[in-house]
Amino acid sequence: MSKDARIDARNKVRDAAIALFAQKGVKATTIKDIARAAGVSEGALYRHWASKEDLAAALFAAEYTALSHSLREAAGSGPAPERLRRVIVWAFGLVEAAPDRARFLLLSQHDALPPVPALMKDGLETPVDVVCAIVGDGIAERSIVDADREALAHTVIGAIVLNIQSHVYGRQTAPLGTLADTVADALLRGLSTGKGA
Amino acid sequence: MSKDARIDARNKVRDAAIALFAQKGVKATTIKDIARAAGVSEGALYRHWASKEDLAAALFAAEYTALSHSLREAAGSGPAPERLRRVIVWAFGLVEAAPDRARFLLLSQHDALPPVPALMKDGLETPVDVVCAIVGDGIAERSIVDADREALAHTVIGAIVLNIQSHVYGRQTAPLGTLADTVADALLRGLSTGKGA
DNA sequence: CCATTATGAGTGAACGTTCACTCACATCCT
DNA sequence: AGGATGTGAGTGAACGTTCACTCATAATGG
Repeated sequence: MSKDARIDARNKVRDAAIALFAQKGVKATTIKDIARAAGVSEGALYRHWASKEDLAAALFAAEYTALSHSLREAAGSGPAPERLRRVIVWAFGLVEAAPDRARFLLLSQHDALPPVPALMKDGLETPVDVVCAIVGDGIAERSIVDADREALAHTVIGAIVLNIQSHVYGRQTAPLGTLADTVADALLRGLSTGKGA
Repeated sequence: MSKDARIDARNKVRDAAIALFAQKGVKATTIKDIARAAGVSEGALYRHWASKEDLAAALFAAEYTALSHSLREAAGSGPAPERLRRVIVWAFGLVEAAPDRARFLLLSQHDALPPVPALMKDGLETPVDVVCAIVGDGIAERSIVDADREALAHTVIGAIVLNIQSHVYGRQTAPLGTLADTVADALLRGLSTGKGA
């Protein structure tokens, strides 16, 4: 077995677990399911993670922080409203580009209770923080209305999340690109002052 | 066996189950937990519900449709933007008035996947439908901007849900009343045309 | 008005299944 | 050689569900 094969085993478990967690949730996914889908034995999982919960938490933390970085990059620079629009469009794009990851992040927040506070303790940045920061910048530069920035950030994120959920669950059938623009238009009309930065 | 135990068993189970489901989720709550909290035996549950899943689905369906009716009532009549504001304020109020119910509805959507499509099959009205209808009215009467009404409705609901979640999970510490106004202001500024009905 | 019978909610120990996790052993890499 | 990694049957605990039984109350009959 080559070094690469071993590395692949870890990644195969990760990919399989994310896909299964995304489809059935953490609780409903068994170690056997994961091992089977990854093509490794059950015992092998425990060489790399202490428990199923540990695996789920590690995957969630990794995806969550990766999402934060991606959002930050996607936002780019410029006036806050423009950055927010890019964040919204990018988030909708993620659903098409990596549906398993999007679904995993969407579903696991309720399964994986401990990690999110834990992440914040470790000083790691969450997607909420990223949007909060942009909103905060916008308020400072007077391009976003002056209001509780957490509330505005959650309004933006909630709108994104629920529209994506309704798409994933099949209620909303409009193409994601159109959805992103509709949602971004409505939100930015509500948040922008109309003044530039 | 007391007379009270017999008469109240169903309701005591309902109350206990909602509280436990709200705190730990459906999967993590055991029949023993529920029976214990309700002060009845485990077997008694099966006199009234076929399974734990059935109990959860029945409770969710009941709460979900009750929420729909309450929202419809809270909306009242008048121009769509005013009705939406009342819906938003009422939803935030629910968290203070009945935190267990609010939390149960928030958490169980991901545990109780089958019932929601099932509800829609049965032609029952969901909270999403209520908001969709108001948005649709608003578009017709030109008080709401002309866009995909499902998208706008999900934007409103998502904003409500995520702000409530962040409050329940302790990230958002601003008082709920203030939050409701902030969120309603931002959303309605984005959705309204400014024209009356 | 009482004795008898029927009803069905309530009980909880027992059952069978499921599942996360372990461990003795095999295999691979350096 | 020896540490790291992989294997998968085995283990014990937890869980949902069942079922033979109890008993308060209601219905029936004389």
